Amino acid sequence: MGQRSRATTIADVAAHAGVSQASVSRVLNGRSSVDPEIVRRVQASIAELEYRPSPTARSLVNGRNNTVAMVVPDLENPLFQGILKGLSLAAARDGYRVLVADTAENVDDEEEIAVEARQRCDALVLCAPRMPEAKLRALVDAVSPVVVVNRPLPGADVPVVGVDYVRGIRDLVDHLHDLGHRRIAYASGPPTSASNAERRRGVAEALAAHPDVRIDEVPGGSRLDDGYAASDAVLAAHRDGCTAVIAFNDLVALGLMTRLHELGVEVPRDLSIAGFDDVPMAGFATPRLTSMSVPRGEIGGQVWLRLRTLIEGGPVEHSVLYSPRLEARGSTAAVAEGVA
Amino acid sequence: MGQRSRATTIADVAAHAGVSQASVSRVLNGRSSVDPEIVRRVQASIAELEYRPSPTARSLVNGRNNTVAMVVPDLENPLFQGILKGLSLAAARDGYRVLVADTAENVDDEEEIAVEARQRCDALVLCAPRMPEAKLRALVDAVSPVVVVNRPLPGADVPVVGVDYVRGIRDLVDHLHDLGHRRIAYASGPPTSASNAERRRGVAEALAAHPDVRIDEVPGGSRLDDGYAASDAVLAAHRDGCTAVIAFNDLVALGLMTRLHELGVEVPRDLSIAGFDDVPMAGFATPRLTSMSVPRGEIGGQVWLRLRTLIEGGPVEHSVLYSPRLEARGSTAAVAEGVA
DNA sequence: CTGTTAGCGCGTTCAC
DNA sequence: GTGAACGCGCTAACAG
Repeated sequence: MGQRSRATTIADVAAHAGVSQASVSRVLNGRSSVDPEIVRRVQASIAELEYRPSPTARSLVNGRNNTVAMVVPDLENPLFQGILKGLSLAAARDGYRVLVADTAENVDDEEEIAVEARQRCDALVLCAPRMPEAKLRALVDAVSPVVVVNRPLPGADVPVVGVDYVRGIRDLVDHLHDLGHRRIAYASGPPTSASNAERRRGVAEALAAHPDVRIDEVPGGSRLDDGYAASDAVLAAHRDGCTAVIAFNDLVALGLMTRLHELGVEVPRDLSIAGFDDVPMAGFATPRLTSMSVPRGEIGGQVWLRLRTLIEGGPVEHSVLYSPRLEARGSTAAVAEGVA
Repeated sequence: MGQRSRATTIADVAAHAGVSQASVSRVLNGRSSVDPEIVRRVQASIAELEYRPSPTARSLVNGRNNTVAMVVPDLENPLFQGILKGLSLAAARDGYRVLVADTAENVDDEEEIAVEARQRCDALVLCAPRMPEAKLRALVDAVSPVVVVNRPLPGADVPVVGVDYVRGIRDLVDHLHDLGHRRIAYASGPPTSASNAERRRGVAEALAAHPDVRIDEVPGGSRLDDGYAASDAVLAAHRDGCTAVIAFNDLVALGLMTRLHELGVEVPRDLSIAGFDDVPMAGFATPRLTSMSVPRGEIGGQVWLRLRTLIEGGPVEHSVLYSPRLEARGSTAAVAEGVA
């Protein structure tokens, strides 16, 4: 690594400056006090030789990489992108870089990838929404220090940074209820997804809070085409009396809206639609998509804070759950008179 | 790195198996032939002690990280995401991981970030669409081995993997011309963006090829809100006779379509709109957005191929330019009778 | 085929 | 305040 052929080393600098390697190392790290004259000479030599210390050698002796790894199921998911970006920027301010490991949705490889990635880095960020909980708990112990993103892990000795999907769904149902909706369809996410389970809990709690509401679950998915394909099931629910749809996320909602438009179903007149995540496109859909906003970048920042503490040997800091914020837009509207 | 307290080292394994470190190293790397009995003992010890070799120590002695860095201006850009994903998956198959460095659109920091990232890795991928060309040429020499993404660098000793924006725009103009459009507006991208310059060259060539066509440039941008905000300029061009718009990319096109819809301008009846990149959402817009498709994942794969060759000491392989493919959809249509 | 030795480049004790 | 020497964990020479 470093330069192409024989990289200049600390020994070269020492020789050039007529001092010992130790002194060079000292001025490099600002350790203890060094004679100003030596400092000057060393710095001059460093500049002249264009010396750059080897991060690898430093890593070996320091036992630290200044690198953290982030394991994600799919780098193209807008949610993970935002978190990665937030993490990357926050870590950079402390001289850390982020290694990405995309598991390509392959749950079976996740564990091995995580362990391998952790091996190369000082800490790990785990986004593994579909990993069985027991497996995740075991893994988390094996790869410490680690921070888990976006799924609850009660009792585990790990900071979790995530989104309060339960509350988000409840707030969304409240919103629809206020608009007069009493029959709602939930276009669910991937069956094994932890955040889908959380959303379903939200649905259950909402039902308990609103005895006059009924919520039917229809198969959804997590991507645009899943939403597009869910139109049949959604329309069946609509014929059955549903006046609003909550989609697993914005992509599903957007795909669904596209298909509904093609079929001549007008949103929100015939059917209200709401998504989740508030991706950039949500505010630009036609009609603008009502969604629950999630602070992706800030989640990444909070992940870094906890990671840094752990790396420095600090305590396992508190987990944190962000409450999604309702972004009420044009895709949800009051139920037509006489239908409610 | 490695385990939490004192990681078990190769020496522990050697002692446990009653052999020398060299032998352990040999079975670990499958080097030369080792007595089957020793192999068995060593493997048993490795398993029992749960030994994992230190990547850092290996890096130091091998002079290799098995890591490459990718520098991007904005991790949230769908184009770079797709490339990153393709690169990450391809590299993983060869045991390499990718380090990301987001420059947050800060052109002034790009050089330093690139050098620092390169220092930690075996090679570099550079996405720097706004860096002045002279600076980029100098940088490219300093961080070799390196592959440049998505901007031409004629004569430089670097593989470039990119998109033929010139041809893409020409094909797009051909498409619009076939539909009868003679007055077209180009909603341009960031002024300093290299790919915007390429697109403008495409516009110029298209004009030369179609003397009967006129193309006006209006300020666009690169994001959804830029497109939304460009509606005034676009409408002015429309009043002036333009019947079609080519946007810098799909985000601009989508943002523009949103605003036009709000203003009651019907696409494509009143105005045809085309984008570039064919992001996933393009096929789900209303109307579906005509776009030039770009193989993001494959670009990442090609980047890796060239990177790997370079890392292994191979020659600078040929650059490659992908021709975008026209995805003609509903947002572009024939000019109304009598208007052409 | 195996063990011993010598570094990779750097930080850090120790004496001076 | 400074330098010599050792070690981080591993691989690659070289002997045996």
